[in-house]
Order: sequence, then C-alpha cells, then structure tokens
Amino acid sequence: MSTTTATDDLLAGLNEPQREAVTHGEGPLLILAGAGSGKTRVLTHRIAWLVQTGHAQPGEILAITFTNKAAQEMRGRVEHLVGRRARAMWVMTFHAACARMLRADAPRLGYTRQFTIYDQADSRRLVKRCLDDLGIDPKRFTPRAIQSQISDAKNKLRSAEDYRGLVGSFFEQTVADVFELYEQQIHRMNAMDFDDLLVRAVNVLELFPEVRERYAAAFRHVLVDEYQDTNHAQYRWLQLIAGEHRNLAVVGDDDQSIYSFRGADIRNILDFEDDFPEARVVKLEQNYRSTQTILSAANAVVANNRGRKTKALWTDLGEGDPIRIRELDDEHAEARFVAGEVERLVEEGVGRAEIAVFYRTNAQSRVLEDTLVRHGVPYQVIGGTKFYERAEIKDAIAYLTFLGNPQDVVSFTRIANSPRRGLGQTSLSRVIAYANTTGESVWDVVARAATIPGLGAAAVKAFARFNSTLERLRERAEAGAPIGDLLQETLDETGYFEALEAERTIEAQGRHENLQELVGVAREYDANAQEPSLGEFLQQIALFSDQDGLRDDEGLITLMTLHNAKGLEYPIVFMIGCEDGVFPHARALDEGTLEEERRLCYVGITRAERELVLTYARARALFGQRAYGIRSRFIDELPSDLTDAEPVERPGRPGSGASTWGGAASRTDAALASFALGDDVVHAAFGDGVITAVEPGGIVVVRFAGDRSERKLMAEYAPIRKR
DNA sequence: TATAATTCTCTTTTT
DNA sequence: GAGAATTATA
Repeated sequence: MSTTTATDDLLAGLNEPQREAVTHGEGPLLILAGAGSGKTRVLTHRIAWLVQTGHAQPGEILAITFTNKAAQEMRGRVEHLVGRRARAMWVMTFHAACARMLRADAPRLGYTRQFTIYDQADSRRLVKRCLDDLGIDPKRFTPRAIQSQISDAKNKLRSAEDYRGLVGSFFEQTVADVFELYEQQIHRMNAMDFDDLLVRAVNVLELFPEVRERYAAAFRHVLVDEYQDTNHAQYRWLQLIAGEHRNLAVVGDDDQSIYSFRGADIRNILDFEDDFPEARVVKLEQNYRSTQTILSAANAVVANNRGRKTKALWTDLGEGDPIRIRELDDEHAEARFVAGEVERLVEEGVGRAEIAVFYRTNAQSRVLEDTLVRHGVPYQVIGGTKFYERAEIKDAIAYLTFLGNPQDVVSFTRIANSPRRGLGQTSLSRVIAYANTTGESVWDVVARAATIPGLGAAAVKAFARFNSTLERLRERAEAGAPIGDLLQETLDETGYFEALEAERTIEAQGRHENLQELVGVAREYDANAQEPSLGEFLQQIALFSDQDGLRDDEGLITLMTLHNAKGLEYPIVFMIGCEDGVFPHARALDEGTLEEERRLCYVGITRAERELVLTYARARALFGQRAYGIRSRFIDELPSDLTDAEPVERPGRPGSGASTWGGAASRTDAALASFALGDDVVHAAFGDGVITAVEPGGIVVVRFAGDRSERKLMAEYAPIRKR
C-alpha cells in the first residue's frame, strides 16, 4: 500500500499524550491543546488511525474547522496519510457543512435549494430596510446595534418570538419588532444570513428525526478543531449529530478563545466533561514551535486570567533571545522601525516570508503599508478591505445571485442601478413595495413594470431593458453555461464593463482588473468542480474568508490583525501598537472584556517561533487628532527577565512598573487609592476629563471634556491616569 | 428625479 | 481620514 501509511508509522514521532489522543477508540474525547502543541497533527493522525484500524469508513468521518484554509490544510494532510480515500470525508467549516446539509434539506423549511447566503453587509442592509419600514429612527437605534442583537440571539438559538418574550428595555422592544420583520423578509427572499446557516441546520435536525438519524448514522466519528470558539448553535448542532453515538473528539485551548463577540461560548469547552462525563481528557503541553522565553512570556501574561483550565507550555527548544520592547515617538516612527528591522533581517539572510506583523485593528495597517512601500519592502495584507467585499465584486456576485434567486431583493437593489440606468431610489422603492403587496417575486414584478402604478415612463423603459438582459442571461444559466462565461457575458451585456471603461480613471481600471480576476476564479471553478453549479459556486464565494487568500510567498512579509493570526506561526513576529486603548482596545476596557484581550495577546505571542518584538508609540493619530497613550498593561505583565526593556516606572500606576507573575494582583487598591473626586485625568481614547464620583467596586465616574460625556470606568482597567 | 457635493459620523476583532 | 447620510443642484 504505497499511498497509505501503516498504523505504526502513524504513531512514530508522536509524544505520549499525542499518541493517547490519536489511538483513543470509541467515545468522547477532549484534547486540551496548548499553542504549538501539534494539534493538527494529532487530528489528522487520529482520522487516519480511525480509518486504518477499521474504526470508521472514510465516509463516516466529519471533521470541522473554523476556516476554509484550516479545512484545506487538514484535508491535504489527511490525504497524504490515507490517500484518495480522504475524498469521501466531510472536512470543512461549520458553515460549509451546514450549507451543504441545507442545500439538500432546506426545502423542508420552505426554502428552495437555490437559497442565497447573505454576508454581514447584506444582512445589515436588510436590517436597515426593516428599520425604515417600521419608521424607526436609524440614529436612535443603529442598524449595526440591532443586527448584533439579532445575531446574538440567533447564535443562542433564540427565535424572534423567544426574543420578544425576554424583552426588558425599550431598545429590546424595538429590536424584537425589527427581528420579527427581518426574519419574515429574509425568508421571503429565500435567503439566509451566516447565523441562519447554523440555526436552520439545527431546525432541520430537530424537526425531522429521520434527517437527524440519517446524519447521525452517516457521521459515526465527529472531530472538531478550535472547540473553544463554538457558539451555542454550533454546540447544539454537534449534540444532535454526535449526542447518541458519542464519538465526538474536540480539540481546543480555552486560552485561545477570542471570538466571544461573535457568540463563542467558552463554557462549551470548560463544561465538556460535564456534558460527557465518560470523556477521556488529554492535555498537550509540549510546544514544538517557540523558544522557552516566548512561552514563559505567554504563560505569564495569560496567568493573569481567572477560570482557566490550568496548563503550562514547555519546550525543549532552549531559551532563545529575549523579547524586545521598543518605545517610539508615534505610529510613523513605529512603522519606520518595523521597516528598518525587516530590512536588517533580510540583509542577515532571513526570508521575508518568515516575518509577520500583527496589530489590533485593521486601520493600523495603513501607516505601516505606506512606510513599507516607501522602503520598498514587499508585503501582503490579510484582511482589511477584502476582495469579496469590494463593491464591484459584490455587484457581479449580486447579478449571478439574482439570476438564481428571483426573490432576492437585496441583490436586486444592488444591481438595478449599477451601472447607472436611471433607476433611482424612488423607482426601486415603488417596485419593491409593489412586490411586497402582491406577494410576487421582484423579478416577476420587474418583468411587467409597465403595469406598476406610479412608475414614470423612463423608469418603465429602463426596467424593460434591464429585464430583457437578465432574461437572456438566465436562459443561458439554466442551459448550464460555464460560470466563467456566464459572468463574463453578464458584465459585458449589462454594460458594467463599458461603464467602467468610460470612467477612464485608475480606480475604474483597478475595478476592471478585480472583475477579471473574479472571472478567472469562476473559470478555475468550472475546471475543477466535480459538478459545477451556480449555487455551489456562489456558496463557496460567500463562505470564503480572508485567511484563505494567504500565500506562502517567498518574497513577502505578512501583515494581519491578531485575530487573523490564530492558527499560524512565524519565526519572527512584531506586535505593534501595544498601548492601552489600542491593545487592549478601549472598548474592551470599557466593557470589562479584558480577559479576552489578554487571550488575544497570548495568541499573538505564541505565534512567534524565534523572535518577538513588541512596540508602542508615545503618541498616535487616534480619533482624528493626536492622542497620547501609555504602554500596554500587557507589556507590564511580561516578566522583566524575559525582555530587554529597562525597568521603567509606569506613570501614574504605582507598583506596576516591573511586574512579574501576578503583577496585577495589588493593582485594584493601588489604582483606586490614586483617584479621588475632582481629580483631573487623561484617558487614552477619550482625552481629558475630571472624576465626578468614586463608586464601590473600583468604579470611577469621569466626565470628559472632549464630548462632554460621562462614563463609568473600572479604575483597575481603564486607560486613565492622573494629570 | 438623479446625481454631485458636502457635511457629518464613527471607528474591534469575523465565519 | 474614510465612509455614509443629507443637502444642493441640474
């Protein structure tokens, strides 16, 4: 058997706990895997082991990851171990797996198989429309806030009805109204948002026992990566599939839980042993990635969090270099420092692909990019304005989507006047309102625009042309034209390309290139897909994420947010913007979610293999104008013997200058004692203010001069200091 | 009624 | 310093 690996070989080179996890037979398994402890290796080898030893047929394996990239990598590695049998396995993300289930079973819930997947922006537009329809002032209640409430509810598997039952405030009352209308509309449009993919999949499994039994029987072994990031809906979905046979193996690290804002519930991993009392628990603590210095630093920082499953990473790779900490004047100096260091390293023979720069927010990349361009340092950015979020790409996709789903109002409003055809807000509203009252699809209504009351002659004519173009395209789509061709024709015949060419600007040219790129993506799909279909193509695109675009390019350094860095590793890592208010983020400080920020810091530190450099700026352009910050508390949590920083007293923070393990322990008292009524203070994000009250529990009330707002802050955590 | 210009606002992280 | 929303203009 040349294409497969013998069982003995599967276990060679594994340490004891790794081996234990790989060879665990039937029943639940919890693998607590510290950063860099070889969890992917364990997962892939376990899959191979299950197959080689006859515990499972390849088709009985369901392996879940969070990103497509992780899924691809896992599939590749499994294929390497077991050969082409890997193709029968479901190795994909939660969302992709749910979407695939729903393509088959969504008709049971009143959707067609062609349902559209709305991304966050699409969904927000719909929320906005619902707000308008209900006559709610979008300034009083922002679509964004309402959307996040709805998403939150969905992640907890709460329906609009459930939500209404729990309403407490006027705001929640409003959300309940919008939620109800939103659900009604999105279903009518035959569309699902990201959260719906999970919710509806759970609905199908709960409502139709025969479907549940089918999937439970089909997937006799379920494996889940990054289990600490699962939300309640995902949890429930797993229970429905694996609750009976209990062959559920999860891998996770509670210290790397950084997605609670997206509904991830850290309790899912902390309570796994309560859900499955018979679970075998394996801890992987040996790290194969980083130097001991880097690991000790990571351990020390995260030790400040409470309620963890204790674990301590260790390595036999040796001490390594101290962590470097640099203070710079402002963000420009910071960027120049990074660029200079990269140049120096490259001169020393380090490959650019070995270097990564992490930051807290995407906005921080711009200054850095400017500087790198000026220094001639080639780079790639992961995240930021994503390819699939560019307006022209979304337009093109909306055209294709509308061809397949004539009820999709969001896509329709996107494309109706793009390129310009003289169809403005008023005409569109009229058509949509008409479709709403008659209950027909927008497509059908547009097809007989002449009969719609109140529509001007020019608009009727424009709609007629629009409609005949789309009809032609739909015929070709239904005849099974290759998607690449279909897209190219769409962009030609709708006049999209023409309009771009007429602009004669650099930007338009760039947009044209982006669209050609998309056509290329479609052609590639046509060539590679087993059974190409428009629906599957659109689904793939909808669930595509940033990390998927990551390249192992020899000549580029990589820039990304700390969140995007999870799961990756680089020999040399820079973490920039380590200032209170930036990282940890001001909002996290306000909302008391400091522990998650700290885990984010832990994730960042543990990405580094050899060298770690942390930088912070004394001042930076934040919020329009220049703001003065203070060094991140996370830097102060690093034991000083692991860094090259001279022990500097932190201004206004007695006793925390050179903190060590548990250095924050006495901070509450010290911080509180240092603030009194009437003190003038400076906040890293809000600027100057005065203390108007000191409340029990370490809370101070500060009135800020800048926006005259009054805010309650945790004295212990807020980035404030006395003037 | 559609588009251009201007004012205003808000800034986390993302499948 | 960018994006959206509102207002002014054609």
